[in-house]
Amino acid sequence: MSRTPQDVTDAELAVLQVLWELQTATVRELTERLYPEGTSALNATVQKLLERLEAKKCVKRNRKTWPHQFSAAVAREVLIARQLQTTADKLCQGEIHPLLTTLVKARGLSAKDRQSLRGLLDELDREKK
Amino acid sequence: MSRTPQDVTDAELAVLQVLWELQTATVRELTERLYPEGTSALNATVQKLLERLEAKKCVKRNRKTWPHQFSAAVAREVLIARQLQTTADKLCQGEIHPLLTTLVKARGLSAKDRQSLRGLLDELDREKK
DNA sequence: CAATCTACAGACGCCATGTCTGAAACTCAA
DNA sequence: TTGAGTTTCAGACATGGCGTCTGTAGATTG
Repeated sequence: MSRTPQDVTDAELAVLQVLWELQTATVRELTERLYPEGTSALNATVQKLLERLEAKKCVKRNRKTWPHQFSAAVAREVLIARQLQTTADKLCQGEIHPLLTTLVKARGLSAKDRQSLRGLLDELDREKK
Repeated sequence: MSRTPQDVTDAELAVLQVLWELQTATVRELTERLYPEGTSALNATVQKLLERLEAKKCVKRNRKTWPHQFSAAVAREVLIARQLQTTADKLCQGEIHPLLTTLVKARGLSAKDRQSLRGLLDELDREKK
């Protein structure tokens, strides 16, 4: 039973969060944002995280500019979907229906939430007939 | 940015899956199920996993019997809910609505699924008025 | 008691992941 | 053009999570 590496790790996710917010940024900007009190060695840390994110196709790098400009290559929604699928695979043999049931039953779903959900369902009904 | 330990690890989850199926089992039974070709050293492995699961309150142990009988102390649904919350915390600041939206939009939701979801929503409406 | 099984404490080793070092490459002002 | 100050990049290092294993004490049965 070997360990399965994570899709996007915590530190990597932190980088992505900033990129989602700023659209585009340099290593320096990211470092200052992520480690306000940090030493300059952390620049290399962020660089490494970006390098790994790029390899995972989660970040785009513009090498034409100096310094390089980085931006997210995956939307938050994509990561959410991926994460949900992972959960479904581990706990429900890939079925997503149990996840839905669990979420709907959980507290914290307002009347408005329920209404908007119904709207989504209606839309699907129309699409797929 | 230190790594965050997992709630239930892969190997631990494998043990739980068997317990959910068998209701109750001994270390030996679990080992034979999980590692059909394994050496006897794996008994200790499973024992250790059970020990950790017990510490996490995910498994109950009956020490009155010999050998001890183990059973799951958390339902699959609880782990699902916990996992979903973790995802929400990491990617949506704790909001679960975005998860729902993502799931509903994902493919693989049959007409029957949509119907049963509506049923759940209706039920909630009635409860909370 | 002998033989066999189980329980349990502790340790080991791999590797994911966050961090750091050092050197090469680039930019720009003087 | 040269030198100071960046940035880039390859690689190494360190910590710790996690799966596995060893060795010993305790229980059970015949």
